[in-house]
Amino acid sequence: MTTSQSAAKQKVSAKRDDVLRAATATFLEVGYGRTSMDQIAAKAGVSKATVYSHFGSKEALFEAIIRELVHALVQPLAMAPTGETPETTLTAFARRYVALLLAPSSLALHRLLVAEATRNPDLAVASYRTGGERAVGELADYLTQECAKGTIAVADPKLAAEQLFGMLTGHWQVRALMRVEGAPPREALDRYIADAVGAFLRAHAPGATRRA
Amino acid sequence: MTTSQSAAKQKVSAKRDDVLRAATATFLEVGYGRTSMDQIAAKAGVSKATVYSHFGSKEALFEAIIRELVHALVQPLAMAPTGETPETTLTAFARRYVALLLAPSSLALHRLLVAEATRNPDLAVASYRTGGERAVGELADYLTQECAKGTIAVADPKLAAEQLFGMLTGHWQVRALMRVEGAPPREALDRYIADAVGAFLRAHAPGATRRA
DNA sequence: GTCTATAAAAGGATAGAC
DNA sequence: GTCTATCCTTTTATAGAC
Repeated sequence: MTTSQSAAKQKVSAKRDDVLRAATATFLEVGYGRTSMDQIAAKAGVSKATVYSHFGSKEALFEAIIRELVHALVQPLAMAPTGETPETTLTAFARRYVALLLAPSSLALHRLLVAEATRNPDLAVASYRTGGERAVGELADYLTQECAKGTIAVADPKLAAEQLFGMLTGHWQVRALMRVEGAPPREALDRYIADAVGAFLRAHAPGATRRA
Repeated sequence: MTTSQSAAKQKVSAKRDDVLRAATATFLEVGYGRTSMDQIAAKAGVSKATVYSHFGSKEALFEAIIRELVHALVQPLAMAPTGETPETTLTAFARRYVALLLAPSSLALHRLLVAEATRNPDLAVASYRTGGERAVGELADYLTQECAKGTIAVADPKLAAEQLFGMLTGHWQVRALMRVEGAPPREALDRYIADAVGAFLRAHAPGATRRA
């Protein structure tokens, strides 16, 4: 690709990007049904026909945006395996996970996916595969490694990973999704996370008594 | 109230009930935005004007339905304090809780609340107060009692209750809300619940070593 | 590629007869 | 209380000029 072509493409994409930005913001803010193509066009500073020329329909525009958002959002969750203790590693991972999950943009995306899951199941499923499922897999892999080292005792790593995630979010996620309260103060969150990680490690300590 | 008045009221309420049933089914199935008053009227077998005569607006109809649904749904969660062991009591409670949460009607209601939380925050908050918050409170009260007896060791009952709820639902709820998969088979669910309750009891055993 | 103007349809809500 | 008929607004999508 020559420089002129690249420049041309950049220029061509200028209004397209404006549309994408405007549509993303509006969809996240008020949802699919309450977002009109007129609003998007006005916010982007273009005509409605331009919107339709770049994206064939409202649904196609929506799908493109969701896939991009999910992809971008799940990136920071990669698990960096260090030589630290499980408590240190899990706490660091938990903080990233919770911060990600409770971020306003994540919550808005989550609301959108849940709201449109009935109308567009494929999109919701694909989003969960590249989002939640991947996070569980990463944590499960780490638990398997530590289990082999003998630092923790986990019978079913995937199940244990889901349980830890569940404890970490607790009802914060539900409350946030339903707008019951805003983001919790950082110190409350840290205490919450420390409690969950602590409970998890006690439950899966190598020498823990089997009660089940 | 005399018999004739009661009969009259019943007769009067006949079409009103038809509207309520039709509206409830449609809202739960396709959401607020995609439900039209025409659909409701047609499904109920009445004219649109009749719908408006009983409920002043689409929004008022929606609110009445949601509040009724939440109220009815949270009823079975009352905690019956027995003389059983914590494991038995918690397992029984957990089964009721999970069955309730994963029921199709609950999931549809949850989707609706999350989807409309931005447009109607008050409704979502009120629903959480009489739903999730009450469940947490019941479990926390039970944990406090058992803690006094010395059967378990819990520093913060409300926090522990939320963590157990989180473990119980894990990612099942997310998957179900996003329609990633249907209801899990009963035996898988029972195993999932047993694991969560087991982990909880190990983490909060009276003599457990403090690691945090 | 981008705009203006418009088609075509659907939705919330109400007036007035019975 | 209930119905028919209608108003008015909004919305998706496109035709045609530049």
